[in-house]
Amino acid sequence: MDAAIGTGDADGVRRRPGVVAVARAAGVSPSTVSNVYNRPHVVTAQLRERVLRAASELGYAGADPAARSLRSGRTGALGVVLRERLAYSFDDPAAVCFLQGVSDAADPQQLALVIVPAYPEQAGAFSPAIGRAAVDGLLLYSLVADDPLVEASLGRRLPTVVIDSPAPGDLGVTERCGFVGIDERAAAGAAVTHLVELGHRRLGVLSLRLSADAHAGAVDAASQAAATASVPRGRLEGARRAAEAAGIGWSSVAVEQCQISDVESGRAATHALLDRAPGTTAIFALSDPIALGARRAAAERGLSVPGDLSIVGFDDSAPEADGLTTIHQPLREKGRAATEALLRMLAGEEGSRTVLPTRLVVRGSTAPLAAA
Amino acid sequence: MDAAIGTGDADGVRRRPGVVAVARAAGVSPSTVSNVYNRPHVVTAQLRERVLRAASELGYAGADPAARSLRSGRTGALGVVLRERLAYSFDDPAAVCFLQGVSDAADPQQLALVIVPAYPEQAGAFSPAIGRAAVDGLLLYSLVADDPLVEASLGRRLPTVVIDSPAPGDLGVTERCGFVGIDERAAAGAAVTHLVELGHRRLGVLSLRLSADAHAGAVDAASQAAATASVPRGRLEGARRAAEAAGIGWSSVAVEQCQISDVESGRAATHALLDRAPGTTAIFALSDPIALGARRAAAERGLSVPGDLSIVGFDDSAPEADGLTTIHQPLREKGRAATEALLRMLAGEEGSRTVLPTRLVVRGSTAPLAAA
DNA sequence: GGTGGGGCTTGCAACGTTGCAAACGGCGTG
DNA sequence: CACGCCGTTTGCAACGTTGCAAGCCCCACC
Repeated sequence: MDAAIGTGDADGVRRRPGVVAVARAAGVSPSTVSNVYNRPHVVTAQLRERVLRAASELGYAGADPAARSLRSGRTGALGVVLRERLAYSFDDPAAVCFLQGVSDAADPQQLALVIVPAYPEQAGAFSPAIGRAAVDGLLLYSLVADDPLVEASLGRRLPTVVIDSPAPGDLGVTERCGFVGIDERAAAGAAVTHLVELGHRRLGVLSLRLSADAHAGAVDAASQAAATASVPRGRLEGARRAAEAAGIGWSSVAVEQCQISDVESGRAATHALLDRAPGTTAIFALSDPIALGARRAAAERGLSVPGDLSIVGFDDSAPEADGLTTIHQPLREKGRAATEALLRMLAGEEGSRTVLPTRLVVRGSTAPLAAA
Repeated sequence: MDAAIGTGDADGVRRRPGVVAVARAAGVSPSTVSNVYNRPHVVTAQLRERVLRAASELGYAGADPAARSLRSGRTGALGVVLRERLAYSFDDPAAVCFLQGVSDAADPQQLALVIVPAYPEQAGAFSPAIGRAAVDGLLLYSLVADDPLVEASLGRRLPTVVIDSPAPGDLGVTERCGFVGIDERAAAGAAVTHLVELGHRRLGVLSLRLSADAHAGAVDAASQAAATASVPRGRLEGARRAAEAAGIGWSSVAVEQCQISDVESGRAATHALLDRAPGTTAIFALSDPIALGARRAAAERGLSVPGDLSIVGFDDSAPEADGLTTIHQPLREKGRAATEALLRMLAGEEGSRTVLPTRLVVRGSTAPLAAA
């Protein structure tokens, strides 16, 4: 009697068959089995069929992915690192849009997408999942420069493309990373200039988190200067320049920070901001969900939008029907561009830097300052 | 002089360091390095620190995922197989909702999610990506029973949970798969009964694809009987029973098939259906996007909804503001339940079967039949 | 002082695959 | 008839890690 079929165990435990078992069953060498799957043309049709028959009899469905990538050094997957919980990320329309763009570029290559979990609750703690993900390259989406995830990701020494943040030059981000983003300063400047041109002088800004450990509340000059999140930092700087160019002192502008980018967070921050600076007539929110929260808060206070309060959002991620004046940025294109840059790096090219265009989209949430 | 640091090559090519290189640098054995990372408590604090220092000097950031999973048999990732292009999947609110539920359950375990690409254009062709994905288990989302993807997925012999379709009992789906779904017949029955109770007698149905190779157009009894997609098959059957229970012959009900579940597809199908059966006063759409397309088509024909035409959707996936009467199903919960079932299978339990509840949600798109 | 035990560390082997170069055999040509 | 070439097949080794059992050393106890 022959040895047990399948890579038998001393215990007689039957494991899943491998190339060796198939080879034995087909009466060929393991190399030939490998060839049948990986270079079909180099094998005789007859032999190929014999091997495939043996494989299907044994229930062998192709090489084990782990063994294959150990040996070949390729996994056929791209990793996407999103700062928030996966569940939250799928809630964020901007993130979903970005992922669509990633898919646009990854699908044709038959590359899988690995969404790597990274709790915010675990900021500070070592994130093991990121080191365990079997991927050929990494897409880092809007991380904060001092986030330990950045170090953990970069430590993998994989081809990496950073989206939006940390900006090139931020600590830890090597020259070798690719980068895709927008001109945050210019975009924010356009938003504020729009408000100023409508006659507004008493501005408020609803910011995103300025650092990994930041919490909601008023933002002073010191914490603005210390911001490690390059996206809000750049936008605040652009807003400041535009305000000052219009003769509005930045110290007169109330800046409030939101913990995360969602409607509720924006609503709470708006109440805080308007309590603190009651005369505010225009608000620049650094994301659309936050802007929608601002609109809701305004309604709760009996303020009409845009009659009493003008609001500008950012991203243009909300469905158009929401009538929000906002800064449009090509989110899907961003995902596509980032993925294409990563694919080029996988092919051996250098990491590239891409800055995508933005534009102000005027809808119904802003209006000229009403004569007081 | 010592041998090259790092797993040197004869060519002097410096590769990424592995446990062996770190062990050599720290003057310990590879096993100890492995222990430092995998069982820190079993190693002396002093030795641990020495090893970690050597590791960081060499730029070693932990075990290679491929080698680790080859050796350990675990990948730390769950695969999600969606039939459509990734980009399209992220467009589908129901799919995104489902993925959120998956994340809810996968996040706490620090499991990554691998979204496996599977073009519809490649239906029929062997999908290599599915065999290459390094995952511990598979979630099959709404596949059609005769889809080659089902065979490719099941061939992996991994713990698998099927969502919605193929239903248990469909060809190829083994007893060992877990299953999570709803009672399609009852749900569809509730929708049709609602319309009938409003007095409607001339019904139309906008169906989803009945098989992998189906194309848009009128559906006759034969193709209904031959449907390999268990979701629309079950719903059509439920609709038929409810109609017949109300004394409406199923042959009088126009059934139109949509290629995919989106607004445009629903719009086109509605025009076709109303051209064919002009007297129709109520439409049951098997998904919300299709229902929204029906509403748009109605508007284009000058029909008021619900005045001239009542519409019921399915899923309750559209934002509530859309005012659609629909069948609610707990999509997010579905993702969560499926993932939890998969986790239990990974822990050695049997595959389970879960049927989640649905309910009719009456909003503004249905109304009593207007007196003619 | 000898022996037993416990806590650390290590050697070995195997996880399943594939690239490479060598071996093989058949056929056409000189 | 011999040689050489080409198309196929094969043997070998290594990819990097980790579980296991054995070995080591030191301390405590008798």
